[in-house]
Amino acid sequence: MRFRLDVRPLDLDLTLGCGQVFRWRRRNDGSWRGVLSDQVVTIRNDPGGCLVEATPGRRGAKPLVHDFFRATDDVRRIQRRLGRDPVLAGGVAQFKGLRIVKMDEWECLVSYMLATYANIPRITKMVDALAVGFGDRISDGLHSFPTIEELGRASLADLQRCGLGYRAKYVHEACRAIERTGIAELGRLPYEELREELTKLPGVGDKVADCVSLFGFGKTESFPIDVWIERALGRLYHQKGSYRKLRAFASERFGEYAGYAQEYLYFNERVRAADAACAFSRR
DNA sequence: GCCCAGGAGTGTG
DNA sequence: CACACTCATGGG
Repeated sequence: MRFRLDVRPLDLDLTLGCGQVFRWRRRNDGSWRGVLSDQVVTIRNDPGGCLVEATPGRRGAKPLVHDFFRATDDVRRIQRRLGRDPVLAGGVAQFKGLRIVKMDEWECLVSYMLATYANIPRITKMVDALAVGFGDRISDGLHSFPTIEELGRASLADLQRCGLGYRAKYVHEACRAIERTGIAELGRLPYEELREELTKLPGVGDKVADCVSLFGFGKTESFPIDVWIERALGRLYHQKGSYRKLRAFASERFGEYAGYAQEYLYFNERVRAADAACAFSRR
């Protein structure tokens, strides 16, 4: 199936390329390929909006891709509002096509549990290993992300063989916990209650709970604070202190779309660091 | 070889 | 509440 994706603005490299999702690959021709549910989806930039190709699946590819890119977000309006903050204005202008994505809740939960104390290439590798090991094969080397039941069948040793290290037991226990409560039930909770429930899971602290709330459950008011954001808040807003304190500041300052503000700050900080490293090695 | 990673859990002051 | 230490590994 092929169709044109009318979601704008959308910059694939920004949105899929750095740290939000871990299972999308940029191909040599600049297109991106990933798996949504049970479908392999390929997206390429095109003057009239992105072109999408998808393998057949249970659900139509169109609503799948639409939901994934949060097509109903009025990103321009969000950017106008956040851009009134002079500190944020630069990032908003620089990252116009950056969108928050809506991942599958379960895949998001597991992915960010794996993200603790690991860098992005490694997170990618771990998530891929789980898909290959326990997901369903779709086509040439591409697998769906394992369901709760599929991953639940993996033993602790199985998970450790995927290179999860100490995270294996967290994932293993999370399967049991979510099999009990159900992921859909969590989705009905408002943000504050959701993050509280998520934090009860082993291996899920404040930061992971906020990432999962934002990228998995679509709570745009969530503001995950990692080392990069902590740095940015200190440098740009002179805010320091506990997670609770920084979170309160972000909520007050950025409101219901704090998640978008977080992405602009995150990317800005990473680009900055890359530039600094670059300038240093060029010397 | 060395350093550190989109942190979390646990224990201590 | 603030800090320290550990956790298991691999990518740069």
